[in-house]
Amino acid sequence: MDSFADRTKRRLRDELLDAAQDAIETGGYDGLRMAEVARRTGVSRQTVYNEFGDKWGVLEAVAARETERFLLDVNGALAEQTDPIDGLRAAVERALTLAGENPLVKAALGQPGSDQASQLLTTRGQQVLELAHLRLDAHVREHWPEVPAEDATSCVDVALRVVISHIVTPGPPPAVVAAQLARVLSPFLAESRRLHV
Amino acid sequence: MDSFADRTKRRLRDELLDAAQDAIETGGYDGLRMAEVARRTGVSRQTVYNEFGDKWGVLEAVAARETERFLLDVNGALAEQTDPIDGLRAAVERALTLAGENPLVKAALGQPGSDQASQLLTTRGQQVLELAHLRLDAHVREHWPEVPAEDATSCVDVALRVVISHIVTPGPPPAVVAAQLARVLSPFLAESRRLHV
DNA sequence: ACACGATGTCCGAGCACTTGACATCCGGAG
DNA sequence: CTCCGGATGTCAAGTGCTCGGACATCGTGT
Repeated sequence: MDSFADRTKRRLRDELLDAAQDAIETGGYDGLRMAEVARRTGVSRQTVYNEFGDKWGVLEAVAARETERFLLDVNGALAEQTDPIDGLRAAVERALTLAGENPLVKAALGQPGSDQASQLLTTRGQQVLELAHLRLDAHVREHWPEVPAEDATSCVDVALRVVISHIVTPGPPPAVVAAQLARVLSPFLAESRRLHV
Repeated sequence: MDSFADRTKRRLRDELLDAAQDAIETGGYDGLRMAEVARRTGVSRQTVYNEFGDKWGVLEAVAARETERFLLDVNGALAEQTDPIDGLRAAVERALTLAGENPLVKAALGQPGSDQASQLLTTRGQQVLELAHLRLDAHVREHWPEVPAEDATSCVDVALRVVISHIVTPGPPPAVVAAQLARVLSPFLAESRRLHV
């Protein structure tokens, strides 16, 4: 089930991602060197290719892992509130605040040599978006029993895309955006709940 | 130098030793099952044999690792004192106290199915003894510059064997034994220092 | 035009772990 | 007493992953 080999495999992947993430945060996507990731982990260059396919695969994997961690935190904020609207606002605010501080996000959007990396959240953003949607949706369906599943999904859908947009193209402070989004979606959720038996 | 493979190898050995030590502390040497160690670590039985040769090899390896840890602590106590005699007494007391609390020692000496394991500290005690001697001697030569190396070695030699004897066959409380031993060896060290230019 | 560094691919060798079978020994049950 | 189950220890073949080196390709700066 969970053999030593399995654990070793996971650890290898994780250490490779650590090295890669560190490199990206330091020098952007262009500053990421496959050979450097291999060297830092104490492994051959070929092994990195075996694990991730190519350089873009490395970036995706780093992004996926960071997204998971990110969502753990956001879902935590969401869970602290009982009312869906409050949860929504809290989650949005937390997400935007975290994103603003996140070194990887900063490197992907700000760094000079990261034109490609920024596509992770824009033109090539399906992966991150789907992952986020998956986690949020599951969490919301579980914590909002009074909201019909389909409507909850719609709500997550809209909010998620707005939040990502604000990450890519920052606007007002997190709290303001969160309040605005909560007010806009509030009627929808209220009606949804009212019609729900 | 420190490749991922190296770290993995060390980790494997360490996890095997964890499993083995746990088994020994629970059921004594007889209760230690090679197949169980393998299963718990998530590895094939053969791998355990590759690593340690045979069951006795496992026991020796467990003992060696525990001895190293043990001596780190004892050497720490020894280093806290500036005067050799004080250091000697502190180290002896610490060693006897630790041994009295140590689950592995208790299992090796007390457990019903551990007649063989007890030999680690008696008839087959060379390994542990040499290891302990090595560590203590190096530490003492470094911290007792005013004592001739040869005399320091003799002192360690005697004290070590007395301590092990007291572990195997407990007598008075640690503090008493420590004081006694310090008093007995004190004149030797004093004279040694006096003759030393 | 050319050298350089980086990505990506291919392949042969090596190494460690796995798997299964086997011999042996011992203690308990029938 | 005999037999069986469980444990240790050994062996050989199979397998997967990594390594190391060679190679083609491409973009950059000299």
